[in-house]
Amino acid sequence: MLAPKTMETTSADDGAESFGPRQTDVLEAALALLVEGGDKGLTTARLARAANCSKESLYKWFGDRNGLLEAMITYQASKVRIAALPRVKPSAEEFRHQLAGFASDLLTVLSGPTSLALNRLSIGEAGREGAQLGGLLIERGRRAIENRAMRLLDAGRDAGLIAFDNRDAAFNALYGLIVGDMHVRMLLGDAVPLIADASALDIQAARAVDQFWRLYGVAEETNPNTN
Amino acid sequence: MLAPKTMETTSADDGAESFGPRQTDVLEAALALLVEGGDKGLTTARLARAANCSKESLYKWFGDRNGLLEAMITYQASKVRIAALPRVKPSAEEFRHQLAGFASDLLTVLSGPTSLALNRLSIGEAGREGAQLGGLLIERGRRAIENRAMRLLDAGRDAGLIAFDNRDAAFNALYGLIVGDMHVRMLLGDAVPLIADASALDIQAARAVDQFWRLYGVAEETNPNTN
DNA sequence: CCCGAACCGTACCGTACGGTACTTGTTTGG
DNA sequence: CCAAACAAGTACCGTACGGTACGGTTCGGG
Repeated sequence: MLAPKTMETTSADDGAESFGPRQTDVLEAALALLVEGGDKGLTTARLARAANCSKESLYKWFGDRNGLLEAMITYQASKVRIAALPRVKPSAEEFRHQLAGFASDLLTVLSGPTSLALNRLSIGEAGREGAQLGGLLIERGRRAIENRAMRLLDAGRDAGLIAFDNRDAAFNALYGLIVGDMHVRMLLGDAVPLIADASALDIQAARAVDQFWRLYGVAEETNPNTN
Repeated sequence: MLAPKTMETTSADDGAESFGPRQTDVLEAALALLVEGGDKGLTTARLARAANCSKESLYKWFGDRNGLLEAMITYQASKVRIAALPRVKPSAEEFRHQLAGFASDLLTVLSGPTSLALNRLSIGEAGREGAQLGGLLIERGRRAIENRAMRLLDAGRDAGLIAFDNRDAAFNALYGLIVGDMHVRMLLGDAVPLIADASALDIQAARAVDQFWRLYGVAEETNPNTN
């Protein structure tokens, strides 16, 4: 997900927040620690030891622990980019393929261990006063997904392939059909079988796209065949 | 419906693990602390002070902190019951109404502050070794929702109103259409507008049911009365 | 050759938490 | 009426964490 540099969204520092190679290594180590041990597994002392740096350097580079966590989110977001899709009007086949690609990518990203770890971290910190990690994750993660989906929906409508009068509702349906409750289940630590192997994942993606198509496609199929 | 409670600490059904009135008060205070301050807001000392009990009693009653958290989940789950729906074959109107009730209840439950706090807690603890809170929450929370939805789907199929050959897929579609990504967004601390007022919530529920009906309904829905 | 900046490693500090022990009421049942 | 159980309140302990300070080392430039 995510394209940090090209976001125009207000508020605060970000700007050109790129990290040097040393910081990059540290952030990689921090993400590894977070994936392995969760929130409590990522302590400054452990990170310093794992990354072969000093705690003092950590505080010099990232300010405090929260700054480190924010940097981890930003860094991880910068690693997962979105391929901009061409602006030409797609055919029905191409569009369905683009939808399937979106669905597959979405499931793959959401089920990634790093994504899960960062989401767990942000969710665990939510509900307190500090709690800007959740907003940051939404800004850098979900926003990009939503943008890609919205562009996809617009492209489909411009090409006369789908129709909707409430774009948010259409996005909600697309997202919900693809993900269902698997994301929360994975966040809770449940071993979701659909994510285990790539084939089941693609099957799920294909079914979601098919269902979405039947809801929003303008094709001639007025025949509600059962699923 | 996922009926709210009539608490009173009755030693009703939930196997063997019912709590006395004193423990109930403590668990209520613990939930309040958790809702207010998140994971770090719930400390044994604070809970003892808030509930006017001693820390020693806490450890006597619940073993350790993890036992307390498990008890909180069990207790909260016991407060949110599911009303068994009648086993008679519903009409199309009745069935749609039942679906809408399920959707509305689901959104209401998921957006409740206590539910969000417990989910945040369990998710934050997931990904470590201990990590049985997530499984417990799935067992006590999601299971009930899934059961109700499955009974609903079976009833609709038995009545010839909907058709499916993959019940899990149908459930996933129903759940996804209702919830979308709102749950995760709320867990991350985002203020989801659809949840703010009940009318928008009902609109969302109605749209989800309508979409589900178009995916899985077998009746020619342009016909008012088909008997 | 020296200087300063960056940085590693480690020791250190204050704090806050989970969990335990003890003391002082308070209930309860025989 | 008394003793045994129970529980509130508090003090206490060990630990682990975030954050800081300091000495030693490397490295590039004058």
